[in-house]
Amino acid sequence: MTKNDIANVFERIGTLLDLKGENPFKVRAYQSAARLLETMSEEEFGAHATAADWGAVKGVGDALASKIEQLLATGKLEFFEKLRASVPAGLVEMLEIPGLGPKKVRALNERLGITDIDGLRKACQDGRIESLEGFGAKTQEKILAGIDRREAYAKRHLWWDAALVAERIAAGLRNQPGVKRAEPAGSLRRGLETVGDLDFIVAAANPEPVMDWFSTLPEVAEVTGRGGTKCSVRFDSGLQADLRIVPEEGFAFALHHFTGSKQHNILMRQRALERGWSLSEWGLSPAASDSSGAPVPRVDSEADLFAALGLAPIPPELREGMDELEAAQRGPLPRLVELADLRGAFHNHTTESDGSASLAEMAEEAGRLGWEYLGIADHSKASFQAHGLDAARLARQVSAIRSWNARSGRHVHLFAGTECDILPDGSLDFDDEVLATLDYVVASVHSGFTQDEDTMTRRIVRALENPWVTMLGHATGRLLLRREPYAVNLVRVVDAAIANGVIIELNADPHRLDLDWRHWHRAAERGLLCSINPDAHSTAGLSHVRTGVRAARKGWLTPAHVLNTRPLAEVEAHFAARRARAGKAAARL
DNA sequence: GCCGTTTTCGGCCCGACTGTTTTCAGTCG
Repeated sequence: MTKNDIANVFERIGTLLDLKGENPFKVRAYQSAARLLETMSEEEFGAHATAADWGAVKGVGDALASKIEQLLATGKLEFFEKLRASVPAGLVEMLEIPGLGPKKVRALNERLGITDIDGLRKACQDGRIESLEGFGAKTQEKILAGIDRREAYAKRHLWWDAALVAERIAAGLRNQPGVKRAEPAGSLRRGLETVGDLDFIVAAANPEPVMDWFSTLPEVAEVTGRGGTKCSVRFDSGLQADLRIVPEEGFAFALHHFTGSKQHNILMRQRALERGWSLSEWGLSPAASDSSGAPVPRVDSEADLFAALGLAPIPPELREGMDELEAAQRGPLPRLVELADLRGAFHNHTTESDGSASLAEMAEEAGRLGWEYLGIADHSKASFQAHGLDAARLARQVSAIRSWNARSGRHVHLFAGTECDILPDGSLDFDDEVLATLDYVVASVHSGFTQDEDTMTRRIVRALENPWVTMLGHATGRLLLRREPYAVNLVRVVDAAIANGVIIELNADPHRLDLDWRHWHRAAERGLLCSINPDAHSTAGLSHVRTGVRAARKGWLTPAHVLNTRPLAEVEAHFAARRARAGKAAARL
């Protein structure tokens, strides 16, 4: 049972309790605990082996602590097993249909005996839903449509894909007459790796024309809701988008509220209540229960709102409802890394392996991005599917890179590297003598994904112990929305990386974002150095660092934590020091 | 189920919109 397995059990318990009509606050306790575990690093989690260790953790009380202990010890939880057996499995799936929540699903089950989606579809077709009290013809119609488009509706979208759509629409909104401000909010603004739907907050005095423009965008397949201040649509892609229009003076509140996360908002509101104010998306007002008459402060920006609650400004990426409020109460938060801090990137491919741009094209694109340097790390020979280089081809590429750097008038310095396969036994695809001819080495797993956790962990740790290895590529091999990570003990991997002075990359391919942001805060505090690597296979791919920076910010990383924020001379010194150490280690053998 | 510079019991964040209802429950974020 891993941390995430336990989070998953709690999440499912919450859903099942909800379906049974349990106390909603109990439901929330399970769901918040699931969020808490998901965001907790493996190291922190590991420090809470027994129920007693959870005493100081807010959100996990005695009952949940003993359930965690039981799950860790036995891999099972009797409470969960019994609960699961008491609710038909198909009911959980029915919750995915828009407009169906726990109460309605329960009513369908109790009054019509429906236990799954197939039964629900038949009941709709027979007209049995519309005659049910509390339901009607429209609900029946919506359910049927929801079943048919369930997959598209339930799908999440990569941050990168969603951002491209959102930026285009936000720009369009800003061009509408009467619009003072327009910003995307939601999980997109928080920089989450995948996005369920888009939220747009607009400041305008007259909502109607803005909603008219929004609801008639060419990609809108369906307008799913429209009121006085809010309009919801679904695009052809299945992506849903909400537009909310507020008066200009309330913009900061609405932007903050709809940026979330839900848990962050709950904590902010509790904090407001402690000061005698009620906080909503519309503003601050005296709380009903407050008799102190504390004046409500003026708020024009999110920074003002945080200040009113005694907090330093919290960047959107950190608003996950974890410990950001405590940190912002203690003082200013660290200055997180920004796109403009990057001076180059490592782990990039060319046409020599599976990239689509030549060495020169990649270098020129790096120059256009304003970078000082670019690292080339094409695949090694074991990745034959990617046309990996053997030692001879690599040697030719190295000499091409050296002569590029020797020519005058070049603004971008190229580093010669490789993305060297970590073979199934943990050895590397190139001999040390070959690796010694390079500036740096990215070591990555590209095969044998099905190894068990211990084998995979020992394999990667062995690679990290090779002194020629500069950094570890995509630490878990996950492909968001496509492939689960391979089984690996990240605590041991991070420990080994720190112990051996190896960097772990934050692979900025929008499908990867690996190592996950949830691990970085703790790992960086313990001394792990990061490199934000685009893993570019084209000139356009270099710009993926943008999503990598988002993820790095979610992991509380500052420029000091990221190698490729350093000037060329410092990067050269870092690589040279690594090589010198490796050379000495080789001489001792 | 969690939590406590008012509380170990009694609270627990807040509002828009929809569809079904004649005043509101459920869903959603």
